[in-house]
This record gives sequence, C-alpha cells and structure tokens, in this order.
Amino acid sequence: MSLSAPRGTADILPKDAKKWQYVEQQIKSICDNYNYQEIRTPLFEHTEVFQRGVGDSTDIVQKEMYTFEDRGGRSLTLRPEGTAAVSRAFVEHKLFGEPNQPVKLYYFAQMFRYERPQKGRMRQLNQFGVEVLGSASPSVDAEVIDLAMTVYRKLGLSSIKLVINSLGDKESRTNHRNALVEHFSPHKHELCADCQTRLSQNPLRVLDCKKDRDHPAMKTAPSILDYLNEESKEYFEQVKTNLTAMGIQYVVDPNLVRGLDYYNHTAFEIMSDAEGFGAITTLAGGGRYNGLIEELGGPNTPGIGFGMGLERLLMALEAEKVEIPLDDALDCYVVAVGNKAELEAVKVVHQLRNEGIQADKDYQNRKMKGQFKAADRLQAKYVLILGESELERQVINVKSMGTGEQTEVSLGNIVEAMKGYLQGGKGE
RNA sequence: GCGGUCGUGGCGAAGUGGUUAACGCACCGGAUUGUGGCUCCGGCAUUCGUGGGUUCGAUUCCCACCGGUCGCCCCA
Repeated sequence: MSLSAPRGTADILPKDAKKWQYVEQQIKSICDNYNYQEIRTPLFEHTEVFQRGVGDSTDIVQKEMYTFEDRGGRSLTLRPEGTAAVSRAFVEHKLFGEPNQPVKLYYFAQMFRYERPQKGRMRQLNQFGVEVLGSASPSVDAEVIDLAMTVYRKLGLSSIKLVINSLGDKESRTNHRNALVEHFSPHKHELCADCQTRLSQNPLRVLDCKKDRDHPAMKTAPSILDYLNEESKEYFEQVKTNLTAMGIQYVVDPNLVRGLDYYNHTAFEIMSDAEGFGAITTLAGGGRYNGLIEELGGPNTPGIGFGMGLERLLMALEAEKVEIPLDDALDCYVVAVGNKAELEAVKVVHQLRNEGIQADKDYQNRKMKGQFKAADRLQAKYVLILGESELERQVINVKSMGTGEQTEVSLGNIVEAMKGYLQGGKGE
C-alpha cells in the first residue's frame, strides 16, 4: 500500500456521493421553504475567532483544533465548527444593518477536529448548520429546532429524540454557577481529575461528566432550572409552548450542557435511538448565543443556531434502513462496430447529449457482445446499434433493453426519436 | 490521549515455519464471425500493512511502528 487518505478522513466515492447529493438537495429545499439563505465562509480563520468565539476552556479549543502558522507568521485554524465563523462574517460585513432582520442563514461545510476516529466521528466531518442572527424571539428558537426536526422527518427517520434545556441568561447562570461551586467544593477531591479543573473553570460541565455521574453529590446538585430568573423562565416556557404548538415532542434534561462557552438560554440536542447506531447518538446540537456577536466586536445581537452532522445523518438513515431513491439507469448506450461506425457513434452521442439526453458509449474497442454487457451493467434503457449495414442505409437500430424490442430509425431523426421514446418511459 | 480487535489479489474470504498461497464474486476472452441478463471453458503473478528480530528458512513466531475498526473522554 502506498498512499492513503489521512487518518480520520474519508473519500466519498461515486456510489455514496449520490446519497449525499440527495440528502443535500432535500435539505436545501427545506431551507428554501423556511426562507433561509446560504452562506459560505472560508475553510480556515484566524485562530482567535475560535478562541474568543468558542471559548478557551472548551475541549474543542484546548485539544481539538488544527492550528498552523502560515508563511506570514499568522496563526490560522481549520474551522472546528460553524457558528463562530458565521458570526465573524456577520460582523465583518455588517449584516446587522441588512433591512431584513433577523438574518436567517444556513451552510454546508467541512469541519476539522483532531480526535481519535471512531464510528460517527471523523477528523474531517461534514455539517449542515443554521444560524439566525438578530432576533431574541422564542419563536425563532422553536423555528430553528423545527427546521432540524423537519430535516430528519422528511428524510424518513423516526427513531429521533429531541432533548432541550435552558441555561438561562447571564444573571441566572452566575447564580447557578456560584451554587454549583458551593455544592461541589466540599467533594472536590472525590471527583475525577477533569471535574476538579472544571469546577473552577466551567462548573456547569461537571454536571455533564459521565465518570462522576453516580456520585451522590450529582443527584443533589442544584439544577439550572431552579436558578432561572423570571425572565429566563418565561423565555423557556415560551419556547416550549411554541414547540408544542407545532406538535414537536421534546424531553427536558436539566443536565444537558453544551460543550461550547457561548451558549445561553435554549440548548438542545437531537439524538438517534436506532438499533446498531453505535455509541455516539448525537445527530445535531445547538442553542442560543446572545453574547457572541458582541464578543466578536459587533453590536449586541442575539443569535441561535445548530450544527448537524451529515455523516451521522447518513448513518442514521442506514441504521433505520431508509431507502434513498437513486436513479442509476442510463438513458442511451450507443453500440458501434467498426471504425466508421465508431466515428458515427461519437457524433450520435454528442448530438444526444446536446439535446439533454443522457448517453454513453464504449471506449475500449470491445466487441458487440462486450458492449452489450457494458450497456446492461449500466442499466441502459436503450441501446442504439450502429454497424456497417446500418451505416450503409443511414439508419440506427434502437433496442429497448426492457422489452427486447428493436426498431429502426433513420440517423437524421435519432435525437427526436429518442426524446419520444424516453418521454414515453418505454425503456423499463 | 487511553484500551480492545484486525491488516492476504479490485472486493469477500481460506491457509501453512519450507517447492505452484485455496475458493467465491467481479473483470477480460472464448464457445455463439453483429446483440445483454443463463450455462460451460479459459485467463486474471500479490512487497501475504511497514520496519526490525528469532530461524538453515517466515505470509505464518516475537517486537515496534503505521493504518482500519470498535469503545473510553468529549462532541457533529
């Protein structure tokens, strides 16, 4: 073996690329229905965008970034997530001044995280994501969640679970944070090493720990929901009311803590329950980030969004055995025997293609039998046969591979004739 | 970063310390001098992951490394 793709990366070969195209196209059409606009941002950013945007204490920034120096000595980072980058663009291009507010955006983008690969976890991964900037309405939270759920539903997934929580506003978070520190400090030495540092850096994430989840102090830990002030509580209620209004089922999990620093108020995750899905169950995650735009140098602007793993979406479709409609059949395959016929075939194929008819031919100088085999393999609907006798009479034989019927058509009429045949759908 | 497991032809998959490394699928050719999906026949040379070591000899034994895969942490 000589060269292989770098660890944690994968080639998407034609067979799978068709599925990706289908999924992407379905999602785009949903985004269009919801009136979201596409945005494309660079593959890499100044490292600072993520340090400030995502937060220095997060796992992503601390140990998962692909950071490098360019020839000018700038520190750049392959984007590990979408929100910080989109927010940077929002600020840089002053989209807060756009007449239509909020600004509703979506993206398809590769993300990069330096991690040990595993089922559903790659170093280069594809995400679909959505960001809505400029509205603090709870109906936007619900809309964004609805959009994500709609993607899964429309694609045919059913074993899907929505988990939501509220992290509250600044005041609520500070109060809760203090309560957590007070609660866990007496037990600090009983917690795992990670949690000991979390306790001082980001005590919220102690709740998230799987090692310490059976510690008695966990069960009695102060819940964020008890520390929400009136405003935050009311906000969360309205989000839930909106979800219910749309018939979206959810579970509230007070321990749902997103790993990124910028979140406040609504946080959510969508998971798969499907059998054989693997150890990782999160399909998408997101939340509100009302302070981020300001953090990146823009005006105080509320925002909310999510990231959806496309590899995981494809995995879920597979786990639930959802059939993806693929049209593999080829319209026409031109079989030619002899040099003159071969040249005529080049012409015919060219003409058909120019008129929007899918056509292919042999390139290997195969015998007629071999060409028919190839046509069969390509699931050709029609085979157009050109040999010496046809050439002499300026005709071409059109054989339907479905019925085996063969008709003679004059060479000059072949394009029109094929249009007719294909519209009639007689090839199957 | 830690742990389990695996690494043989395009793919799937046997196998042994020692002359020709099974088989299946796929592919190519022929039987059928211009017609596919069936059948039969034939072809199809790969550093047996890489590098060391043990041995008269290693694809088979040992070590390291690399990679895949699954899990832990965490997330998409």
